[in-house]
Amino acid sequence: MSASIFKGISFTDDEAELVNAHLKKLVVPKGTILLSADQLVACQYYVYSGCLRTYFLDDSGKEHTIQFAVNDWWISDYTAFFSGGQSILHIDCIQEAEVYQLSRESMEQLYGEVPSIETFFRLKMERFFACFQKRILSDLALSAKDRYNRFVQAYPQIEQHIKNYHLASYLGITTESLSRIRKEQAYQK
Amino acid sequence: MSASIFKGISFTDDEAELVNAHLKKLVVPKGTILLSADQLVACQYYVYSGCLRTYFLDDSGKEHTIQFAVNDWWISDYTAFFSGGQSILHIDCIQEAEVYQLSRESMEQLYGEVPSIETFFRLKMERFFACFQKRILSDLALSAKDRYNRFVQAYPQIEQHIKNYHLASYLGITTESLSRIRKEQAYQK
DNA sequence: CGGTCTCTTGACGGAGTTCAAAGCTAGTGG
DNA sequence: CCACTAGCTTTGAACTCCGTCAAGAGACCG
Repeated sequence: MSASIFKGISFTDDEAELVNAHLKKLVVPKGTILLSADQLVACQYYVYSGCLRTYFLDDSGKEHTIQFAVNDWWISDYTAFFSGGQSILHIDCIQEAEVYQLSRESMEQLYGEVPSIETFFRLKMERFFACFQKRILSDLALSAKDRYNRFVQAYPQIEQHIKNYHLASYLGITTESLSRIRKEQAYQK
Repeated sequence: MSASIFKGISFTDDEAELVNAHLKKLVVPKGTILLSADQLVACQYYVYSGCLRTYFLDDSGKEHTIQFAVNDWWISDYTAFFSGGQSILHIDCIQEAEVYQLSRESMEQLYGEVPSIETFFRLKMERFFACFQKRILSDLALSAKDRYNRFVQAYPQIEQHIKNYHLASYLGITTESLSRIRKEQAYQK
């Protein structure tokens, strides 16, 4: 498994075995909550199939989606995962998923045993960082309609997996507004 | 200098010297553009005094501020800095500043020579990442008024340095709206 | 002083929200 | 295989927050 998860790294046989020993495969049914707020975050997850998401639940009970993860993405409440503090995000399963779990502890250990793993995750985080920045810019600079169009263009494979209200909570609008945007876009084709 | 920039790391004398050799001190006058869009990003900057910011210039000519940096912050167009691609952000100087420049090249070299530096930057980036996430949540979950209040509470030392129109472009509102929010807040005290 | 940059104020308009109701769709059990 | 229900999406009408445009008032600097 390690070979396909850590694409781009070439392991020796020994290294591959070390890595595999730390990965735990989970089959996650739709609707499962993998993490709730106010917990310690021990793991991150590699998504092989299906779809997970992280969201924030605000004081008024509204959900705000931070990230979707489909095939070949990693997901966790990274802010808490890194700091060792309590989670503020929830992780739930939107579509039955096959994931591989990797604990913080295992990571630290692997950093020592297989140095290329540390580089792999540094690069992952750098790309993740870029995604976040792009999103902040979208939120600041674009209208709801433009944010929607950009999303479906950038992530068609995610749109297939999710409900409209999930997408609305990601775009920062109501389901009603999203519905109207979609209607309008349909006419323009 | 390296001792105060890399607080928390204890260097040997040799290491400190290696690090200092890579840092270049700059005194930056107010109004200077340290980086424009569509360039290669060779450096990041440690701010010792004064104030810099990064912003995005959208198609309609509007500025969207991504980050302010005052004493003890680092700043760059990190998305481009990491990927090696072209910058999309501008960096300008809001208040005459004393900064220390560190090039990508120097960093790579230091990673080899002084291993604790790599850990230092990994932690820096993890904290940076958390800031970005907090901001996405603010934008999604809070009204303009609440975002303003949260900002002045979280970063009073930044508010001192910047104009209202800088803050407005960070909060994602117009200067007029910010003016009205401030007026309203004044009554409530 | 005079000019430019910055902030404030007012009137109006528009994008998106809220609330309520109706129309779909998909999954479940008889 | 159909019927029912619960979950999801659409639609409409009223409302709200914030943006736009325009004008005026301060503040700062040569």
